[in-house]
Amino acid sequence: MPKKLYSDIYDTLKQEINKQVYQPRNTLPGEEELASRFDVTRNTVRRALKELQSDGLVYAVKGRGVVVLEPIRDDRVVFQADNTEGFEALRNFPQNKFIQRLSTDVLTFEEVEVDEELEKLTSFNTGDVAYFVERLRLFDGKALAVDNSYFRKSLLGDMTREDAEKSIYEYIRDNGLFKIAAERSTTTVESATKRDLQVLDVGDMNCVGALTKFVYTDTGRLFEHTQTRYVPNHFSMVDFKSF
Amino acid sequence: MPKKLYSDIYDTLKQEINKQVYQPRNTLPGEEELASRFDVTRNTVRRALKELQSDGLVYAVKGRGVVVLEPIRDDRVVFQADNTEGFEALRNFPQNKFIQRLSTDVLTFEEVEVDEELEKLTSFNTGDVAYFVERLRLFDGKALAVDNSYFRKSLLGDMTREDAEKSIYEYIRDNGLFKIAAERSTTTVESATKRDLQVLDVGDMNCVGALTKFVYTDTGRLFEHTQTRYVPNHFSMVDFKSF
DNA sequence: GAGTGGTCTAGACCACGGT
DNA sequence: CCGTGGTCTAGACCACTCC
Repeated sequence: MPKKLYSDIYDTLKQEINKQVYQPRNTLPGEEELASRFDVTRNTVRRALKELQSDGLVYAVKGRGVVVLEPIRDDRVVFQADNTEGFEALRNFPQNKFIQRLSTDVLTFEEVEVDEELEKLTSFNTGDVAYFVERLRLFDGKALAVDNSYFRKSLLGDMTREDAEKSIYEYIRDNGLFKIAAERSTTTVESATKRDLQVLDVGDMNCVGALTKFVYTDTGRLFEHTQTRYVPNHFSMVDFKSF
Repeated sequence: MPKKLYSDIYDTLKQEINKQVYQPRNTLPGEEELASRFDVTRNTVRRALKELQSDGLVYAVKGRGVVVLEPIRDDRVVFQADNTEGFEALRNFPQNKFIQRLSTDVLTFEEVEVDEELEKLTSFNTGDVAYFVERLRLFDGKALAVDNSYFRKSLLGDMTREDAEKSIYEYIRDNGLFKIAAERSTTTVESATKRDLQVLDVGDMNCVGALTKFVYTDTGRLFEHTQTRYVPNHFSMVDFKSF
C-alpha cells in the first residue's frame, strides 16, 4: 500500500530503464498505456515521467513519445558535491564510497556583527549578529576544502563550538528550530587567497574552485551564507537541463 | 487571449513579487483564492507556482502557504554561463551587456574517427566519425575560454569549417536536422594543460575551470560532447534547488 | 477545527509527428 | 488520418500548520 503512487511508478520505470527493458533511443509505452498498466490516471503517470525527465533519463516529444536517452560514462568523477548540505550530506549518501575517509576540523568559531561589507557578501542586514564558522574538510588527512559560513544568530539561538563541530544541520533538526527550504548557489573559479594557501593542500596550484551558497528556511528567511573553497582536480558538480 | 494560462499567471505573479506587492517572508494568497482571481482551476495555479518555486522566488509549505523568499544581492557576477548553447546563446541573451565584446575564433576543424580513448571521453561509439572543433572565445580580444567539441557526423551530414565559424546550432536549425532536447553537464576545476597555456590568456594562473557538456537530440541520441575550459575569475554558474 | 498545500481521479480538447 | 504528449477543468480526500 504505497503512499505516493507517482513515486512508485517513477521507481519502477527507472529500474526498467536501467535494466534496459526500455532501450536507449526507443520510446516508452504511451502515457495512456502506462496509466492502465499501473491502474492510475494519465496525470499521475505524467508526474512520474516528469521526474524521470528532470533526472535526465528520458525526454518527451509531442507527437512521438517519451524517448529514453543514451547513457553517458561517468568514471572520472571523484565525487558529486551537488550543492546539498555540504560535506555532512556526502557522508550520509549511501552510494558514497569515501565516507570513512572524510573528516572536518573547525578552525574558527565566533560571533560577528554584520557591517556594510558583510551585508554585501551575505545579503544579511547590517546590525544582525551572525556566527562565523570556518571549517576545514579533510579527505585522507588532506585539506581539500574550506567552508566559510555565516549563520544568522537570531535563527539559531545560542550555539556552541561543539555543536558546530558535529553538524549544524543536526543541531537545527534536534532542536526543532526550522526546516531548510531551498538554496541558491553560484560556482566560480578564483585566485587562491593567502588564507587558502595557508589552510588548504593546494600543492602548486594557485587557484581554487568556489561554491557560494545561500540557504533559506521554510519561512523564507535567508539563514546561511557559505562559501566553500576547494582545491582543483578533486570535485565535480553535475547538472541536467531539458528544453 | 493567452495560449498558456499557467504561464500568464506565472508572469503576473512574478511581476507582483518583484514590485513587492507580495513582500519577502509573507505568504501569497492561497491557491484557491488565486484560482478564483485568475478564473482557472487550482491545478493551473499550482503549475504557475511550481515554476516560481523552481526559479527560487517562492517556497511552498504545507499547512502554511506559499512563502516569498528574501532576495539576494548579485553584483559581482560577470556573466552567467548557465550551460545553454554556450557562447552563441550568451550573444543572443537580451539582458547581456557584453554581447558586442564577444567573438569566436575557430582554431581547429577536422574529422576524427572515435577510438577507445575517445569513446571513454565522449561516450560516442568506437568507429563513429566525429567532427572535432576547437573554438577560442574572446572577450575584448582576451582569450577567456576554449571549447573542445566533438559532434557526431552521422547526425550533421557534411559540415564545413565555415558553418562552424558561424554557429553550429544555427546550421542545425537552418537545415532542419533535428531539435536539441536536453543536456547533462559537469563542472570541475583542473590543472591547466600545455594547450591551455598556449591558447588562453590565463596570466599567471595555472588552472582552469572546465564545463563538460553532453547534448542530446530529441530522438535520444548523444550528439555533442563539449568541454569548455575557461580562465579563472571571469565566469559564474548559478543554480537553485528546493527540497 | 479551519485553512493550507499535496495527491489523485475522470474526464476534455488541442498541437504536433508520422503514415 | 491516428496516436502521441501538452494543457486544462471540476471535482475529491489527505497531511500538515496554526490558533
